[in-house]
Amino acid sequence: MRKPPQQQRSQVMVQNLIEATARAFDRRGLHLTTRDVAEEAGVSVGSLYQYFKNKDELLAGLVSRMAADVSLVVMRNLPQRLALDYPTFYKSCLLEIVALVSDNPGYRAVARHWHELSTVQAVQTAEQQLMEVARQYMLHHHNEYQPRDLQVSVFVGYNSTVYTVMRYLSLPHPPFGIDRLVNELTEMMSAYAERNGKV
Amino acid sequence: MRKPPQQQRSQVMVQNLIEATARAFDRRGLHLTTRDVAEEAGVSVGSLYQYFKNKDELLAGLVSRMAADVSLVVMRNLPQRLALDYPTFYKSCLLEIVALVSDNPGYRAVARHWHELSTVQAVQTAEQQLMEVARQYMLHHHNEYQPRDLQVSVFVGYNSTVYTVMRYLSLPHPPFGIDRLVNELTEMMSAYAERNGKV
Amino acid sequence: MRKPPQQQRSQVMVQNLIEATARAFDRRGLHLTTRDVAEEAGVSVGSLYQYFKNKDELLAGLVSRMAADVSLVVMRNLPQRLALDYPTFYKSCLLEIVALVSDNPGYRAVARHWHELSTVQAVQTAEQQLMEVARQYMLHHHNEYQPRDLQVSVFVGYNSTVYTVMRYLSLPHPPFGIDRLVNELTEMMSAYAERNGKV
Amino acid sequence: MRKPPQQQRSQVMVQNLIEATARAFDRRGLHLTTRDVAEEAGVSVGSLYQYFKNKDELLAGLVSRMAADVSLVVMRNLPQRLALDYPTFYKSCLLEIVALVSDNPGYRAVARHWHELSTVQAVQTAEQQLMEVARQYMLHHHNEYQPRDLQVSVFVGYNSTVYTVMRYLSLPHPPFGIDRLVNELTEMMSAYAERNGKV
DNA sequence: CATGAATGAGGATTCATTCAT
DNA sequence: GATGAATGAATCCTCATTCAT
Repeated sequence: MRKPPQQQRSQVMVQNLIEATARAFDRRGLHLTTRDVAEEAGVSVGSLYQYFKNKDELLAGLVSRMAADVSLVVMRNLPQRLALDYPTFYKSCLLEIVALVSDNPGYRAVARHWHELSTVQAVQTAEQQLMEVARQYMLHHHNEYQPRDLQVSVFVGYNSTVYTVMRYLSLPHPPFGIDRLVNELTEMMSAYAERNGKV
Repeated sequence: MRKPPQQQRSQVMVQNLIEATARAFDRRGLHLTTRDVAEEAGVSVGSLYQYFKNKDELLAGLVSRMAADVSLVVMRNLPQRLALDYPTFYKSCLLEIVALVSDNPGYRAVARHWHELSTVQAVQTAEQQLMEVARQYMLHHHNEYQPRDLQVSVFVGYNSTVYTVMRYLSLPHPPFGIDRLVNELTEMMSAYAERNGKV
Repeated sequence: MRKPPQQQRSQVMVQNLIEATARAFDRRGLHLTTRDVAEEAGVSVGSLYQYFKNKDELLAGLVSRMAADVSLVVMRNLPQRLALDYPTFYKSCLLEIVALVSDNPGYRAVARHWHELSTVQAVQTAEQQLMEVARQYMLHHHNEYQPRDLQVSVFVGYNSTVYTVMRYLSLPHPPFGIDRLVNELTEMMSAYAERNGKV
Repeated sequence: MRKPPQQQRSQVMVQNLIEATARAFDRRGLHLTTRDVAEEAGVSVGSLYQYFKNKDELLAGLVSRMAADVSLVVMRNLPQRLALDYPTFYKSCLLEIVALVSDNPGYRAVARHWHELSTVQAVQTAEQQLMEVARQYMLHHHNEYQPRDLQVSVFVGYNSTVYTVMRYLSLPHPPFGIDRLVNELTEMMSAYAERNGKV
């Protein structure tokens, strides 16, 4: 067995490059250069192009991975979750996402630039999925909640949650803990849901 | 009075350049070049540097102007507004901001890139001001509303509102009208405010 | 009159850059770089792009100029020339072209690489023109010459002449003078023309 | 005899690589990369460097082979050929060369770039040989033909023939068949030879 | 010997900024 | 002050060549 297991080597390199992209993105923002990424990864620029067609693919790769992970934690045990009452449902989803993003420096960097990346396909796909989950919760609980304008209320709820969290994660020196943020968001969304409740 | 007062000439030029920046920003996004701006303004690149130290100052100028305008519409008649009930107060502020931004292509462009510009000082100042208004409303109505966590609820309310609107303005083909967005945001924020109401 | 006469300045620069391209082409062949050209011209790479859209345009510019000049000397006094007998006609055209190319180092460089440049539009246009002149001579003298296959004989005559001359000009150390080449080419073409003569 | 003789393996590999170079050259022109050649040959780039010092050697190898083949067909039965009358001699040589080149896509590609390759040693050697054959024909028939300027007339004849054919092979859409080209070239050269005939 | 991942020098092109006129 | 030509550092990407496995 002379050849190194090709698949595995590639995976390691791709992973390494995506993490390097995250770190470079964190440090330089959208001004990151291919050289930044290569140096951060400890490889040559040429190697970078062996695994990614161009610079944009690097960022897309990072974002895809994050979007996929976010979708994953929300989709996991979705049937059981849909049975929960709204505050518990919302807070549990939020906590999982927050934990996922907070733990990963690369993901934190992406969060800080979430708005700039909204054109990446993977982000849009993830958004569709998450909004779909919210819609399903509402439909599943149609006896309790009957939003006047489902489409728009899902849009409002999704964006309020995501961008508020992303903004918080962007703060260089957050003046309060993440717990308090999660609690208040849960309060707000619960109040919103209740207002949409049956008379 | 043969030659026009220096001050005024400058003002006109600065104004012209900022509006040109807005138009260029609208067309090219963050890829705008100094040449784009100069052409849009109908002046030479050299002149541009007579009034702005560098490219970033142009964007900062545009953003400052927008932030100032936003502050202005919210601050205007603030005493009277503070007397309104919450839904009316919130919705009137929101409508004014939305109208201001929607009417100006340059401001719309800035809105589309709001997150990327959050490091600009003027944006941070405007944010402080707007959050301060929200805080004042709550304090002024402390008999009706007593948020458990004023600081965080203001943060949540501010960011939910602003980024949801900005996100809407970023949509190339909004699937619903701005009215419905404003209504739902008002619903959400009113429900949130009420939950913080006295027992 | 503050502004320098723009048209004239441009012309000088364009001329300078084309000549620099010729020299660089002469030295580096098709491997010439934009840096080569810029250095040879004594300007920065940036300037180069102010006057030419890209590297190919530089070469195209040089070739166009040469092709235009070649056409010019052949077209000049064409009516009178068409009246000459074939050997005189052919030799006079050839001598003019040879003189034009020999005198100009840049044109000599292009000649050395003529075949590589046959895809440039200007070359094809010039070729069409020159072959058209040959065709016209034959038609004008249809009483004396009636080629069996006009189209092909023009192709053969044109290419034999041009590429033989170009090849001669490519020789680093020509083993004989240009006069002898011109004489032999004239001999060959005259013999060919005569064979196409009336019985 | 367990393992194949070294010599033969090499020969096969070298042959394979040269043919791959020909195919790649045909497809990519002068922009061919080592990767193109390796893929076309079905081997790794590394192997390629086992047999050729660098990329230029590959092209040189291809050109050498072609030059050798061209020499071969002309040299074959040279004594008999020298006895033929000039038109028959010339046309038979030409037809053999045309057939050889037309049948091989790689050779056609080389032909298309003949001028660019004229610095390759093998090309120069082949040219010397071919011109020597022409000279020998003239010397062998010194009773019939006495060129005023043997050296130059051989140069003119050789280059006229070769470059006209090469140029024809470069045409993306030849407006006439190769037969007509061969016929006209034969006409021209025969007329030229006759003019050099005894009085 | 074969492999092909890794290398990094090199090349085309852009664009913020300067400065002579 | 106004101009816009000139500058050249910076950037993305390619590809010949090497070398560890």
